[in-house]
Parts: sequence; C-alpha cells; structure tokens
Amino acid sequence: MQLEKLLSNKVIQAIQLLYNVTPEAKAITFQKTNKEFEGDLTLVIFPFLKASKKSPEETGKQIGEHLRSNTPEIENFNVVKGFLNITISPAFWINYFNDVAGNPNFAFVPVSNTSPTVMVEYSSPNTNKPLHLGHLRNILLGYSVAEILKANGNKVIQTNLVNDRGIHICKSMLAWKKWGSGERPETASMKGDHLVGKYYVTFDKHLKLQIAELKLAGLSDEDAQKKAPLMLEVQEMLRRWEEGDKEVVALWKTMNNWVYKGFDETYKMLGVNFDKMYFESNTYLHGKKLVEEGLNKNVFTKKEDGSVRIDLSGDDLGEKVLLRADGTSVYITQDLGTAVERFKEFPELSKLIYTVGNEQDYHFKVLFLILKKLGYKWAEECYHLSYGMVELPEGKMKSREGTVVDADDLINEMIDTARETTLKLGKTDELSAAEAERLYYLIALSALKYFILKVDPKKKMLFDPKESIDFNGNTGPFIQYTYARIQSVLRKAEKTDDRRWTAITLKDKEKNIIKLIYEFPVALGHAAKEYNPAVVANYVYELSKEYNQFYHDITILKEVDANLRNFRLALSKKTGEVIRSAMKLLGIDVPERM
RNA sequence: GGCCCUGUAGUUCAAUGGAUAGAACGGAAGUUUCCUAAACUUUAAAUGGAGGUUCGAUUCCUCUCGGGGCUACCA
Repeated sequence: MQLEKLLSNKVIQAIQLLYNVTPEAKAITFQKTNKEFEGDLTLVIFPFLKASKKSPEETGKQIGEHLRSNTPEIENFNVVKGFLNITISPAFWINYFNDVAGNPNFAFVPVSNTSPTVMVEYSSPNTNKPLHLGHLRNILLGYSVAEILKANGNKVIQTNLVNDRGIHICKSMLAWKKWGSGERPETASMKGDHLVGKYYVTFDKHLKLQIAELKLAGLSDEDAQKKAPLMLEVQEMLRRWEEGDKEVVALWKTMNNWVYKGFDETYKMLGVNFDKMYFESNTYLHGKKLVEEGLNKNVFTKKEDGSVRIDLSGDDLGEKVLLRADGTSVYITQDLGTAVERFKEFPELSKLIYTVGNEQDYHFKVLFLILKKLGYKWAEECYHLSYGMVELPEGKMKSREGTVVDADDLINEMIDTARETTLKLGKTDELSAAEAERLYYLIALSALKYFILKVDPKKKMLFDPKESIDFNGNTGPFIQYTYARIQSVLRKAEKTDDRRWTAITLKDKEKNIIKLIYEFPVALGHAAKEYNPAVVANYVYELSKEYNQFYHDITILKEVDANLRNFRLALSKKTGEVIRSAMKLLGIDVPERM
C-alpha cells in the first residue's frame, strides 16, 4: 500500500510540473503489470491525455521519465500503448522482505481497548432438524468473516441466535410423543439433532396423509391444510407451550437439549465457536415493547382489527404487519426487539452483522428501515451479510422433501475420502495411527471449507454430491500440501537465518513471492471491507501456486552459495507463515506433513 | 403481476471501468537418477442477445432472453 501511495504522490507532482494541472486522486490507478510485460506496477495513462494533449506513448514516457529521476524506488519503466509499466528496484523488495520477515503478524492490525467492537451473528439454526450444507455455508462464512474482522483490528463478538421455539419444534415433539415409544439418542444410537429431525419428517409424513384424506373427502387444499387433526393438535401444543404448560415445556427442554448436544458435536468438528448464545425463547417477546414505542412515535398505526402495521410503500417495501390482530408478535417484531436489546447490552457496538441467506434480503431491508424510522441511528450500522443459496444439480435443497445434504454425513464422507486418497498415495509411512487420523480430518475439513469459502458469498453455489470435492488444483489440500512441503524443507535445513539480506540477486520467482507477501495486508483489508473470505482464499491459492513454481524451478537446500540458500529458506519460511495465517482466517488448519 | 439477485471455457470458480478475459477440474501431450508428482510444463476451449455511456465495458445504463429468490396476521 505504502508503495502505491508514494507513487501516486509522485505522479501528481509529475503532472503538475509537466502539464500544469492537478489530477484527481481517483484518476490515478495502479494495477499489477501483466506477466507478458516487463514491470511490477502499471499506471494507466489515458486519464491524463486531456491534460497532456499528447499521444498516450509520449505522455507515458514523460511521466515515466519524471518518476524515474525522482523516485529511488523505481528502477526502470517502459510504455506500451497507454500503459506505463514501472519496475521497482530489487532493493525495495528485499528491504520489504527484511522488514516483515521477522514479524509473523505483519499483516494484522493489532486490537486494542479502543478498537471498534463488531458483533457477528451466524449459524442461527432451528432446533427441529440437523444442520445441512446450507447451514455449513452460513457457519463457515460467519466464522471466517469474524476472523477476518479480528485480523483487521476489530473486537468481535460471535453470536448464535438459536430459533428454539415455535411451531416447527412442536411438530417434532408431537410426532415423538405419538410415535416415538420413548426413543432417546442413546437408545437409538443417533445424534440428538438427527433423532429430532427424524420426528420432524415423521410428522410431515403423517400430516400429508391426513391432508390427502381430507381432500379425498372433498375439502379444498387450503381447508385440508388448516383442518388436518395433526395441524390442530400441534397448534394446541404451541399454545400450551406459550402458557408454560409443565409437561410441554419439559418435553421441549428435553428434546432441545438433545439437539444442542448434536449441534455442539458438529460445531466442534467444524472448529467454530461462539462468544454468546441467544435463544429465541428468551428474546421473542422483546419486540412488543417496541410496538408501543412505534405507536407513540406515530411510526406504526393500529388498524380497526387490532393489528399494528407500518406503511413502507413510500420506500417500495409495501405494508408490514408488526403485531397480529390477536396481539401476538411476528418474526420481524422479535428481530426488532432483539436488535434494540443488543445495542443496550453492548452500547459500544459499532457494527452488527447478520449472516443470513439472500432469501431474506427483503426481511432485512424492512428490519433496518423500521429501526431507522424509530430513530435508532445505529440502524445504519446493521449489515445483512447476505449469501447465495447452495444448490444441488436438481435445484434447491428442501429439508421436508429429504433432498438435503446432511452436514455430519458430508463431513464423514470427506474424512473417508481423505483417508482413501492419502493411503493410496502412501503418505502415512512416517505417521502414527493417531497422527494419520488427525491428518485425514485436517485434509477433509480443508477441502470442504475451502470449497465453500472460495466462492464469492453473494453468489449462489452449486454442489454435486455425486462428484466428491477435489483434492487437486485450486483446493484446500493443495494449499496444505504446499505448506507441508515448506515445513519439510525447513526440517531438513535444520536451522534458518533471520538476518537482513543484502547483495541478493532476485530471480523472478523469488521476486514474485515477495510481491505476493507484500499484497497480503492489502488482501486482508479488501476481504474485511467486502466481508468476503473468498478474497483471502484466492490470495492464498495464488501464493501457494507461485511457491510451488519456485520450489520446482529453484533449488533451495542444495544451493552452494550459503547466502542464497539461507535467503531462500527464509523466503520459504515466511511463505509458510503467510499460508498458515491466511488459512487460519478461513478456519482451516495446516498439517506439518502430508 | 410487482420487487430483488444472477447469466463468463464441457464443468466449478476469478477478473478496484483498463492491455491479448485468468485459474482449477475434465480433454490432449509431457516432466521423477533432482529439497514430498496431492506437484510442475505445454495445448485446445468462454463474457446469453441487442443497443447506449466512455479514449476504453465481463464490469455502469436501457431493452430482451434464460436461472433463482422474495412478495404471509410462517419463522
């Protein structure tokens, strides 16, 4: 970054001197020089042609000359069409490397007491079924964004708002009561979340049968859905739950606890954690107070039927109900209340990030707008981290239709594949059984996490269960492999040298690696600004690829010049360090051997 | 119907308005007396279509054709 800043100033100077005008800052754009040309950075000349009244080539030359004679960091330049390709002196790159080599945290912004506090909510599951691939994207994304924000100097509170109450969990409860015969996770040898999910499906199956019967008896589809006995029963159960009926609440607690135990296992497997858990059973009433507030402020209106609404048609969002005619609150009312509570609990919060799929874009637009209309100025700081759906080749996943990829199953399949592949490659010779198992786990999780995180969150992504996730090419294991190779070299070198390097003639591959290391902090900043782990994923892939080329072309351990040998070792060590920290931000661990 | 998102090699993904649109997988052809071949090298292959703004458009605007989502007194 420093470099671009420095050069920008020089360019402004040059243009003032040469053409007697001051260019706008945004007119000065640097980009990486394409590999087919000589140079490190390229200045686009076109914006300055009006001022220079000369051809692009001529203008480029004039600016280039000025830059070269006034900037010691610039070694040379050439002009191709409207592009000024600048070659930075090797001394600059070596100095840069010297400056950062000894500092493992060189790319991170330190967190202090005065750092801004950001809350990141993610996962936020329902407690009626196990986690699936869609949740996985949510969890990995939220976790990684939280890590990236920490690396950029934010204090981060990671939260999970568990949707533990409502009609969905009552469905599982009712089905279990009717058809469960007292089955428990231990007796069924099933994870608790899977067991509860099983009864959710059971409920749906029976409900469908009832609806079909009613329709045969002549009822309309809508009536059949409403009047099915199971539907009435489950609504009654929810009502009893809200009244605090002892038996219902006890069952609710029992079954939710089964689910939490199951979720915890999955979270542990994924290596994610939360600083604070919220449960909707505690928060779902918060919104009601706000309704009063909104009515007093004339932001909301009460209709004759008793329902409370807000008219957002001025903002093209239509009319929204906030309180039903019977006085009960709806989803958005809860969310309003919860947001207000959070800013009360953490007044220092400077950002509140919701990791939720893009199917709820409308919901969050409405939510933030209402908060703003209620006069909460922090509403501006609420952000919907909206991500695209994970689709299967046949379309969207639907839990009730059983077309979901279960998270636990997927993880276990990945571990099996990792084991198979590793054994086939004969890479386990030096490892104990426990070490080998640990390695399969690391590889499996990296393949899975990288596969998901390398895609721009905003975009939908496709997952084909028939094609297992790759271990070659642009994948997590490729990056892990690069890291393991580096560690192998370092082990064989026995000792490395941390002094400042001078008198090194940089080869292209070496310079490229230093340039990529130089870009690490830039990538981190970019990733944080965009809330986009894919930036980090793409970065660390590029670095790994570059290192593998270096490794292939240039000898390290057998280099006879001790100075060069030690420099290459230091470069390798640093590269490994950057790979490890970048992967850590994606929630991925790297093995020392593989 | 209205609103929002999205269309890039056969496939999965890249590309702050900048050069001849990058990778990976798959395809074709190679590299191991040499620090880990989960690697490296070479090769064929793409911006849905039509306009517009611009010195310059995958990127911004309009239309059009595909794909997805939202549009509940569900969560």
